[in-house]
Amino acid sequence: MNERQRLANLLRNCSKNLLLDQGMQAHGTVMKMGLGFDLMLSNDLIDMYCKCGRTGMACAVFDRMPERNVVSWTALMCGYLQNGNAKGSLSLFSKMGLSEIKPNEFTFSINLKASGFVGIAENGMQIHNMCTKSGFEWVTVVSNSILDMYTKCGRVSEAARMFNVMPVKNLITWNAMIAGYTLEGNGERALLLFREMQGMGEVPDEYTITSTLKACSGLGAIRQGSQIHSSVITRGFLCSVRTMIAGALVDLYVKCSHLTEAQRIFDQIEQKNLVSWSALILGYAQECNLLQAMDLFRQLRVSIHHQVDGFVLSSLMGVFADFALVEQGKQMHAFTIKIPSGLDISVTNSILDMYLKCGLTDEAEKLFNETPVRNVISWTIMITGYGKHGLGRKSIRLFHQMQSEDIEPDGVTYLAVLSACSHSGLVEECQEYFSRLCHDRRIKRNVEHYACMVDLLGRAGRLKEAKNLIDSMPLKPNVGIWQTLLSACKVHGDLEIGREVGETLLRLDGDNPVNYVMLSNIYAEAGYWKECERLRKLFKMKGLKKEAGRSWVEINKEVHFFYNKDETHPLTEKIHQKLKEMEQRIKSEIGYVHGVRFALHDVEEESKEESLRVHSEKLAIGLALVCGEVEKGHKTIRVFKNLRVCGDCHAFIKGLSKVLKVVFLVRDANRFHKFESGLCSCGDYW
DNA sequence: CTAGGGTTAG
Repeated sequence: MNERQRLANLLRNCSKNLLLDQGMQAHGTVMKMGLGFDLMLSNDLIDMYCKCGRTGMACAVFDRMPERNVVSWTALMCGYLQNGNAKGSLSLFSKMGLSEIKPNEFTFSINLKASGFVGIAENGMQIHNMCTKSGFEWVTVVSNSILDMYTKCGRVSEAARMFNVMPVKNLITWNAMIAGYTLEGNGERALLLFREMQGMGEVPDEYTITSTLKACSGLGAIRQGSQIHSSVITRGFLCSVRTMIAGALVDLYVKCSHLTEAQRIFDQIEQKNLVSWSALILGYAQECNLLQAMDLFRQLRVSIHHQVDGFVLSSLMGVFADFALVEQGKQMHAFTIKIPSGLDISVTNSILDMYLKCGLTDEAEKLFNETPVRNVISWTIMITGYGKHGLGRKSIRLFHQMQSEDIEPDGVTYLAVLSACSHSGLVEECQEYFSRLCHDRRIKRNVEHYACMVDLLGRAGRLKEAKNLIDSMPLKPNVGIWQTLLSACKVHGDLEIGREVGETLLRLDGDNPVNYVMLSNIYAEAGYWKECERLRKLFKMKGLKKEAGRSWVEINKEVHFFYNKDETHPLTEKIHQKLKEMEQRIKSEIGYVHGVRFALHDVEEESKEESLRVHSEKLAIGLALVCGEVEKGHKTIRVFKNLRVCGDCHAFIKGLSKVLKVVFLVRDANRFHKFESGLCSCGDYW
C-alpha cells in the first residue's frame, strides 16, 4: 500500500472516531510529503475537520485547493450542516452553482435538509425544482429528502403529495411522513399511517416507534401509547431498554401525567441519556413538584456520565422563569457560566427570559448587552419582557435597533411589539406597527396579532371598533380573542356587547370556567341578578371549578406559596393582623375602601369583605411585611400570582405602596404591575 | 460526502 492510501485510511479513521489531534498530525504529514494538492487527501481532510467540529480548518483546506470536485463541495456543506450552520451550507450550494461542477444526489440531499432546517419552503422548493430538472427527483434518497424538507417547512400537504406519487418507498419514506404528521400536531394521521405501513408488510424500526410514541403523547393518547409500549417489549426492542425509545416513553407518560409510570421506565433504563433525564425533570416541574425536579437535576449533575447539555439547562430555566424562582435561576445562571453548553444561545435566551419573568430587568439588560450572539428570539424576549413591564417605548426602541443590526423580526416579534404598545396604551404606534405587519408579505398574520389590536381598542374603550375588527378579520376568531374583548367589556362595564360576546363564548367554549366568571361579573355589575344566577347554576351543573388562585413570594431565598383563604402558613395569624392594621392605615391616611364589586362572584354574601382580605396575593404581601422585608431595606417587594390580580387587591397594594413608601412588583397572569407612590404602572387597566 | 428520531429558549 502506498503512502497516499495509508494517509487516506488514517484520515478516514480519525474522521470516524473523532480523533482531532491525530488528524492534525496526519495533516502535517500530508503537507510534509508534498501531498497538499492531492484531491482525495484534501477531501478526506475536509471531512475529518468537519466531523471533529472544526469547520474553520475544513474551510481553510477547501480554500487552498487548486481544483475541487463535487465531493469537496459536498463534504464542506455537510460539515456546515452538521455543525448547525445550515445557512452556510446553502450559500456554499449557491456558490457551487456558479462553478461548472454539478450537484449529485448527496449534494441535493444535504441542502434539502439544510432548507428544512432553515424552514423557508420557497428556498427548498427551488432545490426541489433543480432536482426535477436534473433527473434526481425520483432517486429515493432525494425524494425522501424533499418530503422531509416540506414537513420541516410546515408544508405537510406538499409532503403528502410527494409521498403519494413516489414510485419506490422505503422504511425511511414512511418514517419521514409519520414524523411529519407528528411534527404538525396531526397525531391521528400519524397513527393511521403507522397502521397502514404495517398493513403493507413494512416492519417498523426504532425511529418509527419513537415518532409514533410522540404522536401519542401529543394526543394524550395513553391507551394507544401503552399498546405500542407493550408491542415494543414483545418485539424485543426494550430488552436492553433502547435509550431512544425509552426517552420517548418517558415523555409519553410525563405528557399524560403518569409520573409514576414515567419514573418506573426511567429507572429501568440502563443507559440513561439526557433526553430521558430532562423529560422526567420537566415532568416533575410541570406538576409543581419542584423538590423532586431539583433533586433529579442534582443527581444528573453528579453522575459523571452526563455532561449537562443546553436542552436540560434551557428547559429547567423555563421552569424557574414560570415559577419566578429567582434564587434557583441565579444559581443556575452561575452554573451555566462554568460549562461549555452554557454558551448555547438557547440557554442564554432562557436566562434572559427568566430574569425578565422574575422582574429583574436590569440583570436581563446587562446579560443582553454582554452576549456576543443574539438571534431574533433574544430580541423578542427582551421586547416581550419590557412590554410586560409596561415599558412600551423601550420595546419599540429595541424593535428598531434589532432591524438596524440586520435581524429580521418574525411573527412573534411583531406580536411582542404590538402587545407592548397595547400594554402601554400607545394607540397610534400600535396601529402603525400593525399596518406595517399587514404590508409585510413575508410574515403570516395570526389571530394573536388581531387579539392585540382588540386589546388595544378595548383598552381605549372603543369596543364597537374592536368587535368590528373581529368580525371583519380574514381569520377565524378563536376563543382567546373573544375573551380579550369580553374582558374589555367587563372593564368598561359594557353590558350590550359583553352579553353578546359572552354568550358566543359559552357556545364556543362552554366548559371553560373563565368564561362563566367573566360574563357573570358583567351581569352582576349591571345588576342582572337573574342572569347571574342562571350562569352560576349552569356552572355548578357542569361541575366546573375556577382555577385556584395561587400567589407566592420569596423571602430569604425561600419561596412561600399561598392559596386563597389559605391558613396553612405558620404565621397566618400575624399575617391577618398585619393586613388589618395596613387596611386601617390606608383607610385613615388616604381613604381607601374595599372595592367590593370585584368580589361579587364569591358565593357567600356575608363574608365578602372577609374573603377579599384573604386573596392569595394579599397573604403573600402580608407575609413579606410580617417578615420585615421593608425594614431590611428592600426597596422592591416581588410577588407572583398565577391568575390576574383582583381589583380590590390592586387598590389595596396601591395604597400600601404610598403608605409604606415601598415599591411592589406584582406579576400576574397577564403582566407586571409596578406599584409606586400610590400609582400602578398599568394605569389601572388590567 | 449519503436520507429518518427523542428533550430545548420568544
